[in-house]
Amino acid sequence: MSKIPNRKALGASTVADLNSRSRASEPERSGTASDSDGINRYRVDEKFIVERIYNAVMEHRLAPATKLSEHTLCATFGVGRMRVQRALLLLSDQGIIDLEKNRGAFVVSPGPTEASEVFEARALLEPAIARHVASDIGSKNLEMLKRHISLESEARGSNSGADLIRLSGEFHWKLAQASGNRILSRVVRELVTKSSLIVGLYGASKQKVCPKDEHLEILSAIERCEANASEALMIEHLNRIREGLDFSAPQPQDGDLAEILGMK
Amino acid sequence: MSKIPNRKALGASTVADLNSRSRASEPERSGTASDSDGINRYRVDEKFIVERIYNAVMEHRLAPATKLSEHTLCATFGVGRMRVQRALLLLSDQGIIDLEKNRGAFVVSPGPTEASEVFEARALLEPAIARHVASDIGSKNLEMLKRHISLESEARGSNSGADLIRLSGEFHWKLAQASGNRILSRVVRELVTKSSLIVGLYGASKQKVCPKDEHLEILSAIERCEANASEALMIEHLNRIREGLDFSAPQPQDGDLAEILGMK
DNA sequence: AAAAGATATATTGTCAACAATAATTGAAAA
DNA sequence: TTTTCAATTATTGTTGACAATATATCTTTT
Repeated sequence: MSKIPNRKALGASTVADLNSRSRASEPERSGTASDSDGINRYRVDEKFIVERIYNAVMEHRLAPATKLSEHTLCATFGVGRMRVQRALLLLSDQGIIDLEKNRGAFVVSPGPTEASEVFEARALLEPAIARHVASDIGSKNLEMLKRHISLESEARGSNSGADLIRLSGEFHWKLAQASGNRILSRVVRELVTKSSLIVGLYGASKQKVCPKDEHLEILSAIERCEANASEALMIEHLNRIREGLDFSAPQPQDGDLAEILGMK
Repeated sequence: MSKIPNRKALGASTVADLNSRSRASEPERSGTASDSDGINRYRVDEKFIVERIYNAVMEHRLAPATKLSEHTLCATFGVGRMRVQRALLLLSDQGIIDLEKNRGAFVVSPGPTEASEVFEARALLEPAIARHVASDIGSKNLEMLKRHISLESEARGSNSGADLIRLSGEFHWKLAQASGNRILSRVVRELVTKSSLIVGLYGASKQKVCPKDEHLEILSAIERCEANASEALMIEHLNRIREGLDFSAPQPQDGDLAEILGMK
């Protein structure tokens, strides 16, 4: 492989494959375009790429320390290097990847210290958010969350592990969205995404990490406008997740980016 | 003015001027270099530029809706467009500027809705942080905060308005830093910076916005390890700030970037 | 004089070539 | 065979040119 095929179309299957993985909550595309080849191309911007990598991390398809080479990402998304570089810059600013000078971008591999920072922050934020949402939730948001939970149990039923992991995390994000505060929801999303990495590194069993009906319990309390209960349930829920982790023994990880992104 | 003087050195006075403005809490430089001209040049990276603009916003030198043109920033910092573009991307991701396609970057001008989101988020976060810090603060952090407060009263005494405004905000940031949680401190910083913009837009009197001894009171409560009192004081403090705002009447703003950055 | 349109200018968006650095390979020596 | 060093290759960092778009200026028309 000699030169980077800048902006070259890539096999439809590749792109389609990538797209299909997370259909349950697809990010908005910046626009669409198709051309005479019959290949659908998406006009992809930084935000889109960031979104995609977020999802891949959430689904444990991108393991900590995986290298994200510009070349691969360019090919995967069919964009030039600039786009990829800028997306990587954003991801690094959000603490999802480490950007090492002249070496490249690597999915962060949070040590025990950073991992507990993440859960500390969540423990501080999310119960308060749950309380806040309980005090005033619109019917639209309530339905949105109910739909989401039914997606979760669906995924649990059909044993689609990756989906379940992602959806589990997304519940917390969407709950924050229901607060109507965009700042908070952005922060929670970042935290949840990192949590997903942490669970991949230190998670013992998957059962513990995605407790069965807890999201529903929380939402019920919210629906009944019981602020205290909502807060308490959220605290317990987060504790339960944290208990499912063992910070002394990081799980070994194998990551082949090309395979993960469905390119082989 | 015909071409952008890419990477050209600019008058020492200009750079020095920019640097001198916020000597009280200078961001780290990525490295220093001087050459035969006798002019000191700083190797400036995105982080540095972001930091600088953060400070300018904090000190109310950059008013909402001010345009940050690439050309001006390139000249101001003596870097190429790439650096500036990346810095702007980061700032926009952090919600400090709006990036309008083909039009440029503008300091955000938060409407009443976004403004209350900011204070809502602060009300959620900062009391909890105060409580947390009160339960366990190291002597190093305690001293750091005390020093900071003495800087504040110094600025208050010498009537250096810009410094006082910035220092006032920075107290909240440094308090978050004392929590030892880098995620939280990043978020708080973002919120505080935006608050500064908001105060500039909707602030009635400066007295109200920088209440005199409240920071000291909060810190004292923390030093006495009184978690409840710390939390309560922080709540009151934030309320007081919010009360000093009038969301119905945005203050008119005049902003000439070149002048603000000391280039005329 | 005011409004509308056309031309010119300035600003941002994008790209592709080049430079700098790190990783890899292969050859030579121990 | 293993180690060390040099040369090669691959990857990232940076730059300057060019394209696309918006803004300003100037002319023309009503």
